[in-house]
Formats: sequence, C-alpha cells, structure tokens
Amino acid sequence: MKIEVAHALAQLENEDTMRVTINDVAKAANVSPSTVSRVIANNPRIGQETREKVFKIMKEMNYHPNIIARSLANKSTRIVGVVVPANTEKAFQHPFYPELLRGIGSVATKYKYNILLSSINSPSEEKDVIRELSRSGITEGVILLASRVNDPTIKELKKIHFPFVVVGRPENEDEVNWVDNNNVNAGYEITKHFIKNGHKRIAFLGLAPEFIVTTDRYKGYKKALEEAGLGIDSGLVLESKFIEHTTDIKVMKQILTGSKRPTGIVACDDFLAFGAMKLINECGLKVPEDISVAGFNNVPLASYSIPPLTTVEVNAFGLGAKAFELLHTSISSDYQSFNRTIVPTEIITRESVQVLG
Amino acid sequence: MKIEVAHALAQLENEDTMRVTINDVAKAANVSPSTVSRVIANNPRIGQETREKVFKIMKEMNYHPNIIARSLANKSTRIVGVVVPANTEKAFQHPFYPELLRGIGSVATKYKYNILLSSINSPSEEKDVIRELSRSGITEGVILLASRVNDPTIKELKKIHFPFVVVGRPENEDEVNWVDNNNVNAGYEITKHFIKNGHKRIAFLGLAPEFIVTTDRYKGYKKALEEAGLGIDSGLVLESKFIEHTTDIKVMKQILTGSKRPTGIVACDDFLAFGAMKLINECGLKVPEDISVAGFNNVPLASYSIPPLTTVEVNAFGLGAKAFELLHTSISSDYQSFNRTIVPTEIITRESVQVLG
DNA sequence: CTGAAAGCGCTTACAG
DNA sequence: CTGAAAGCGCTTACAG
Repeated sequence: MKIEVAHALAQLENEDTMRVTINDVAKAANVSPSTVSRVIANNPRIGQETREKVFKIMKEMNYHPNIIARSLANKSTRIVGVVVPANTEKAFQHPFYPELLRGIGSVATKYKYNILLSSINSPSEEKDVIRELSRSGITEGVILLASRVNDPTIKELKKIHFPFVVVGRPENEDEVNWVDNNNVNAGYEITKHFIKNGHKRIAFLGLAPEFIVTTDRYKGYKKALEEAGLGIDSGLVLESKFIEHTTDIKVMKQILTGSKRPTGIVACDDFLAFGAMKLINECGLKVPEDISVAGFNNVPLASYSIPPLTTVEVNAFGLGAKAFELLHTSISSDYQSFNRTIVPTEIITRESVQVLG
Repeated sequence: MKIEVAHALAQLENEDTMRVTINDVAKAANVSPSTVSRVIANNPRIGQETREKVFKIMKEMNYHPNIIARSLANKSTRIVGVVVPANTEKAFQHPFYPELLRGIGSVATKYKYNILLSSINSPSEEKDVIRELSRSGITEGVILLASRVNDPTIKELKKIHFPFVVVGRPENEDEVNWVDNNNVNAGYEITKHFIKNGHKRIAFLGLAPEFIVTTDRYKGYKKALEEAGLGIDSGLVLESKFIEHTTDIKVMKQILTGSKRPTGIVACDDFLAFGAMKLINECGLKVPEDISVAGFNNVPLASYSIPPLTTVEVNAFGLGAKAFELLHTSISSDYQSFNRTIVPTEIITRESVQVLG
C-alpha cells in the first residue's frame, strides 16, 4: 500500500517534470522544429504571424529551451570557470575573493554568461580541475588566480589555445592575459604617504617571496625610501605569509619594544595591520600616537577598527570585472592576443597614520 | 599579408583545438564507440584486454569526454545552482557568504558536483534567474538564501518538483528542505552568558523584522531575560538592518550617554558589534569596563578587535556543507520528502564581555 | 518564408 | 563480450 502510493507519486512527479521540447511546441503550432528554433533565435526570416503564433504556444506550454542541447549543437555554453580553494586553504576567507567573484559575476551577467565555481580541497587538485574544465567542453574560458596557478597549467592552456585570464601579474607576463593593480606603485604611494607625514623609520610587514603581490609592494616601498634618501633597515622588513593573520609575534614585539622602533608600519594586508595594531596595544603603545599603521585592501572592517585604518583600496570588484571582460574578448576573438589591464589603486586616508613633528 | 598570417594562425588554432571524440578513439582502437563509452563508464562487461587497449589509446590521443554531450544523453549535469547578489546589495560582502559557498563547494566536490554561480544585479532578477536555472536543464537543483527568496519562487519550484534547499529557516518551514542554526537558542544562550556574568540591563541591537534570523535571535534574548526575571526594556531593543554596518547613531549615542545605559549589548552581527564598540569609544566609554558587547557570526576579524569580541560561531561552512548534502539527497531520491537540518552554534568567549560585581 | 535532414558527442536498450 | 542503431533536444546549411 505504502509502496503503491509512493509509486503513484513518482509517476505524478515524472509527468509534471517531463520537459516540453521544441518538437512538442512545433507540433502544437503546426510548424517544424526548425521554425520554432528560429523564432527562439529571433531569426528575421520568420514571418510575423508565424512568430507570434509560436511565441503564444511557447508561453502556453511553458516552454524553456534546453541549454544543454543548445550548447551541444552550438558549441557554446556561455559558462566560464573559476577555481576557488575550499577546505585546506584559508585564502578564500579573505574579503578580497568574494569581491573579486562579485566583480566577475556582475559583468558575466551582463554578457549573459554564468560562472562555474569549481572547488578544490587541496592545491594539488587544481591542475586536474582546470584540465577538466578546459577539456570537457563545459566551459569556454577560465579565470585563474596568479597566486595559486602554476606554470605547467598555464603552458597547457596555452598549448590547446584555451581562453584564460590570470588575476594578478604572473611570472611570464607577456604571454598571458592578466589583470592586476600596479602594486609597486601602490607600495610606493603608501610609503610616500608616511614620508610626507614626517616618518623616517618605516617598517614593512608581510613580505612573502612566493607571492609577487608582496614583493611588488616591497619594491615600491624601497623605491620611496631611497628617493627620500632614507636607507633600508633590513631589520624593519618583516617576512610573513601574506594571508596569514599572525606574523612572528616575538620578533615583532622585540621590534616594537626596542629602542630603534619604527614610527610607522606599512602592512601588506589589512589583516596584518590589525594584527600589528593589536600587538602594539599589548606592548602598551598606542596607534597612531606611538606608531602609525597602514594596510592594503580596504576590507569592510577597516573603517571600524580603533583607530580607523588607513589603507589602499585595490578595487577587487574592478579586478574581477576587468578579468571577465578580458576573458570575454579572448573567447570572442578569432585571433589570439595577450592583453593586460591595470586597475588603479587609491589611498584611503583614515586615522591610523599620524602626522609627525 | 597581415591577414594571411592571421588566417593561418586561426587555422592552426582550429586544428589544435579540434576535439578528439569518442568516434576518433573508437576508430583508432578498432572498436565501436559503444565500447569506448563502456570502458569510460567502467562497465564490467568489457573484456580486460579491450579495456586496456582503449585506455591506452585514450591517453595517447589525450581524449576527454565531452560533458555536454554526456549530459544530454544522460540527463544529468552534476551541476547545482547558487544565486548570489552582485552589484547593488552589499550582503555578499559579509564573510558569512564566502564561508557558506566554501561549505557548499567542499562537499559538492566530494560528490563530483560543480556549482553554477548566477549573479544578479538586482533582487528583481532573482525570480527569473532561478526559473532559468531550473527550467533550462543546466542545473539539477538549487540552493536558495532564505533572506532573499520570495514565496512565489518557492511555490514554482515545488510545483515542477525541482530539487532545492533553503539556507535559513523559511516561513513555510514544513514544506521545504532547509538548513539553519537554532537561532532562538543561540540568542538565548548568548543572553544567558551576559546574565550569568551579572548583567541586568542588556540591550539588543539589530532587530530587523524582515529577517527571520534577527527575530529568532530576539526571541531567545527575550526568553532569557524573562527566565531570569528581568523585564524587557523596549528602549533597549534597537532595530537596524541586519547587514547594515551603521545603526541609528544618534539614538545609540543617546542610550550610551543616558543615565539608564545598559551594561551589555547583544548585537545580531559582529559588524554591528564593531560599530557599537566604536560608538562606545567615541562616547568616552570603554569596552568591556563600561559596557560589554557580543556579536554573532565570528567573522575572521572578531579575534583582532580591541578587545577581542565575544561572539557566536554559526558555522557558515557547516551550513553550506549540510545544504549541499540535503540537496543531493533530494536530487538522488525518487521520493519527495521535506528535511531540515540544524547546525549547532557555539559561544566563543573572548574579552569583550565583562564579569560584573 | 519554411521544412527535411544531418549533425553536435555522447549513452544505452536491443541483438547477437 | 561487442556492435549497430536510436535517441537526448537542439541548430543550421541546403532546398524549395
């Protein structure tokens, strides 16, 4: 009895779920499937009456074209792939990525594209996932994160001429499409901001050789100091993983409590800046009275910290938007080319940087 | 000349890009396409030698099955849809959503599913986007956000028996699959945490009637106060949009500087809590010495604030993971059912709540 | 302006 | 154990 009911239910379900196809509406409208297809595609060769008749029937039957079938016939899925880290890595927890994704999604929608989000649970999966995305025909192009992508993957994509763009300047910058900020300039400007405010001993927090972003920002920092005739004190350059929240706390405290402590800290990331501010407080010092701090990324909470954090807006949304635009031209064009686009940064002045003397 | 080169390039590209199909490998292996298809599907009826031969050829030719074609034949895309707000709404900037997405993605990957991320640029687009996702055959199910979804959409999905799950308890909770925290309990527990610490005047910040989450948390707050024999002072219940960073600053300041100011504030969200802490500071008061504050969501920065914020961990990752699991059973089962799953919350005790007298 | 037919690249009863 | 054939639901030259 129970089984019978379930069975009946399942049948009912099938009935309801059964798709109406182009053939069904063709029959109902007394035209050929070709014609229905053409009215869907807005083919101008179709007569006005026919068009209207077919449209009417489509509404009545609640017809929705099957995208999969269309994609197969078309060889166009209007889907691009984005690979995000899932489990192990904390990177995606950084507000930068959601913003990037929002940017990508926003312009993708305008072009009537969708995003296929492939999650990976370990970095080693990335290669295979990207291969799958590119070879299986599901995706017309992919957006990669420079900080994660490895060269073999790029080489492979290039070899099969699969459209892709990298977010963040890659190593072989002339042979791929990429978008990024001008990070050395951003590092330069924020450091100059300290210098202009009278700072002479400025620390750099968050150098991580494996991430080009941080080395670029460091280059800018260095340039600004040199231009101002201030030497680089390597004791004030602190390495630490970019996305890591905690840097080497002991070293940091020594520096903060030492006699040669800096009056300012440029941190490669707002999270690092928050960490620094916390340590500074724990050392009995105050921001910005004793030490000024600035960060990068302008995370949503930067304006909420006490004091509000001076930082540089990198415009992650814009980076995502531009990334999709590049990808789209790469997908649409018959001829290969390598493009870059630079998204401008902006210093957001708040209260964590003090004017000295 | 230039054109010729470009042309040659385009041709070259086509050659390289030209997919190898199941027929190509069938020919090369001297078997039928059916056989190749079966070895891909690991059909046990295929002989060992044949299997090996075909596998070898597949490697050699670098064959990758076309997912679109397979999906069409199969009627199974292994893709689920998630709709995220893109432009107008700031909601997605909240760390909750990326975490949710990570959770969804993480278990989707385990089941070999992918996520189709549909961005919408205005709330009104949502209905159409979801209809498209569900009708076009691209997606086998969708995950909706309770706070955004409207009833007509749910009704429609139910009518066509399309699998979906809602994140956040919806209004008609018995007729859909959903996952959520027990928010009234969470509100109860965090309020009791204040009471246990000797607080008697406790404010509630962030009530927003249009968001069930906040009204649920408020119910818990109320229950805890009543249980403890403490009356509700409606002057201490502050409405404000849940995801809004700024509440009504003037009202808030009046309360903080008034003679009947609370000793504790339960904020519906960490961002609101940060905002409150800032205002408290601006009023010349200190957290937690003068006023204790707690939030919800345990955002990454909660441990960095000064003082570190006591909050409730809602486990967005877990909510996402469970959402996908529910969706998967809904997709896989022939028989309809309505399931809910509650993800436990946990109070994270830090230093923003003070023990009183 | 419209239709019949072939094709997109797979899968899967059906036969043997 | 393997193959020929039909089919998934579209699109699009080719004919008329």
